[in-house]
Amino acid sequence: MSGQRRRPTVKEVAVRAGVSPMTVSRTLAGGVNVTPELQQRVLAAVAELGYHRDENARSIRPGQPSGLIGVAITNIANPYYSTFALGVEEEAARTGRRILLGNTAEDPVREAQLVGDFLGRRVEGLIVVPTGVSSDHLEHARHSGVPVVLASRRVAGLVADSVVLDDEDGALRGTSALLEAGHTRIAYLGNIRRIFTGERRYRGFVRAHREHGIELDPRLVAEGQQEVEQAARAMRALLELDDPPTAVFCANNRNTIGAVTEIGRQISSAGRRALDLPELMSFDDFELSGLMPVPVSVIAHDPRELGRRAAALLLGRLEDAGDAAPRELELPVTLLRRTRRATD
Amino acid sequence: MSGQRRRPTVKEVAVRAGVSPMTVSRTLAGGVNVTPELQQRVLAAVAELGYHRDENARSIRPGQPSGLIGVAITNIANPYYSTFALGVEEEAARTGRRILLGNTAEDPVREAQLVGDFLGRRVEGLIVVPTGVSSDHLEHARHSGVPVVLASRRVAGLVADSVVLDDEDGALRGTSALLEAGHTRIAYLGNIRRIFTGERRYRGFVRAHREHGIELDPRLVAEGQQEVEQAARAMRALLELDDPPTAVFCANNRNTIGAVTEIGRQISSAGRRALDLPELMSFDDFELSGLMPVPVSVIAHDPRELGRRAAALLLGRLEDAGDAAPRELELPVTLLRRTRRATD
DNA sequence: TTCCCGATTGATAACGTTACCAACGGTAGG
DNA sequence: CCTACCGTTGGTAACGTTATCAATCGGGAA
Repeated sequence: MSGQRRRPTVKEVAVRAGVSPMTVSRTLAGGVNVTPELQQRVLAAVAELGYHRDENARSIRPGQPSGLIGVAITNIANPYYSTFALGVEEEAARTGRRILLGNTAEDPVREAQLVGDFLGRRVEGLIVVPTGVSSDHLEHARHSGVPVVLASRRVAGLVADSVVLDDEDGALRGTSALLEAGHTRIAYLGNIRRIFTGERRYRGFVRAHREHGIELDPRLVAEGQQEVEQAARAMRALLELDDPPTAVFCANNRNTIGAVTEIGRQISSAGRRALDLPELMSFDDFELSGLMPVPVSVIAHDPRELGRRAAALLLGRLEDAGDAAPRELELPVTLLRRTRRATD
Repeated sequence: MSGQRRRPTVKEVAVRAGVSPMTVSRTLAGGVNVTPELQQRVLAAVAELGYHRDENARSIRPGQPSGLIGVAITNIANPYYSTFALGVEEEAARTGRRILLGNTAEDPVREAQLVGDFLGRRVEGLIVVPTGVSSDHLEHARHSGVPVVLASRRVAGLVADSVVLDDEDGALRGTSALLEAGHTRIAYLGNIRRIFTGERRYRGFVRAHREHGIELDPRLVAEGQQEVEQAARAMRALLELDDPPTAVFCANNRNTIGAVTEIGRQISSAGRRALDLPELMSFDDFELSGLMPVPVSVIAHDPRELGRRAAALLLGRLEDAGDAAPRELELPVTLLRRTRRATD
């Protein structure tokens, strides 16, 4: 009973409007050199039949862009990356392009598959948060004329535009602020070191210690937590040390949320007082960060802007068709310091 | 110097491998009835040239699906929807399909444009969180043989598969829990009523009052807040009433975050005590909801599962090619009650 | 009036792919 | 030894679109 009707084609629209397919095509392309009257007839036929130009068929003609941007992200559900995706989508939509979205789940193999698939769909460009150290698939994309923009992380040896945060500076300033407030035992919760941001943020953390002449206790460094629950467990281990940290540097929002979660458990289940628990320094802001039981300072930035910038870099490449040198943007971060109130 | 080289085609691969294009095509399609030796030659040529089958060209042949699912969401940056999108992506990826993602920003016009564009790209199906009351564009999609699955919200008069939450039941149980705890002045912070979920959740809120014989003060009802800051302002207005509410029902996570934000401000800036501020009931769970300065009970559910279910419904349609009656799923919600601790 | 030019319209071919059918070669059964 | 059949391979055409070129028409200038 319902439709299941085949989609109409230019030909059918042409018949309905009593013109040739070319006139339909021209009308839909803007209507240059087409009599207004014919244009009207065509548009009427289009409306009656519910015709939609087949963009896929269109894109196989030489010189016709597909209007697609491939976006490969490590974790869409992470608010940081979803906000990033929003920024990309906004910019892409402004030029009438759509985004093909894929989740890599931090898996380099999946990433390579995704990129391959995206190339098969003739994306005009790629925006990737790279997960691995290998860049063969990205190199290959670039090599076949598809520009690549790296976001949030770079890949060693790959020549490509990129937008990242000033990770080391943020970590340096955040850690320094803690050290200058008198903390001498600061723990570190972060990503695996082989991840770009993990490496850079850890470097800032270490450098702050060195510059302040404070020795870093290796037992206070916990790396490799990707998920909230892992981070919470790492936090508990830290709190159970004989000489626990008085502050914790969390290198990304997953680790921060995990740390705060554990702090909440300590307060509600173990009956500990917030005053006795370490304060936090979080790389990545998050909603309600100002309302936590212990002070959570944040190294804030704007993931939406990061997405917009990445898209802008890519769109720039598409217009200039440029062989220009790769542009490497490094966006600044803002330190927002929160301390215990006097009444605590 | 770099590539910018045209992408290789089947023909070029065929020449390189010394076979016909058909043999290449067959090999890539699984290799039935192709000598292993030739397959090897073809695969070698594919690898050498970095060939990727053009999925767009492929999809114009009759009967060839595009492998694309169109997803239109109201706000990607909202954790609820981004987690939903993750669920959809996971399911789609399991069948080798990709998702085209568009943000509608609660704008029915943008939604219609998006759907039109998606149809033009020959998506196999659509998953939409509808923003408006009009369903012409969706009706049209369905009519041209593209199945539509509505998620989170339904559209009156549109025959389509859908997955929504048990909004009224959740709101009813949440509000009832507050009423049974002795609250008589419960405020409501929510969406515009014309939005599906807004209507249903408000109905549950009202019904709970009626069932408990408690009269509802219209001055305690604030609707239409879409963004966190708007919700915070509405919350402040409520707190400034002569007879402020002792509890607030927040109909979605944006309103909850706004309410909590304002509560935080009252505590830190206005010097008020948490004890004197209303407790909250939040439709939608959110990270760290257990650590707020006032108790935040939540009506929890699983947006990822919602996404998976929506995708599963769609994929089902694609396989059965079914004219079966529309399936309307309503996922249950879980009430997680939090109250003030004795020591407060 | 004639001629030329520009505007308008349509026919043809090509984009990259694969379904379909024809052709080929080898093998097993008579 | 011949025939039928199967497995393998390639040629052709078509999918929906638009660039290109040819054709037609009308109007203005000489």
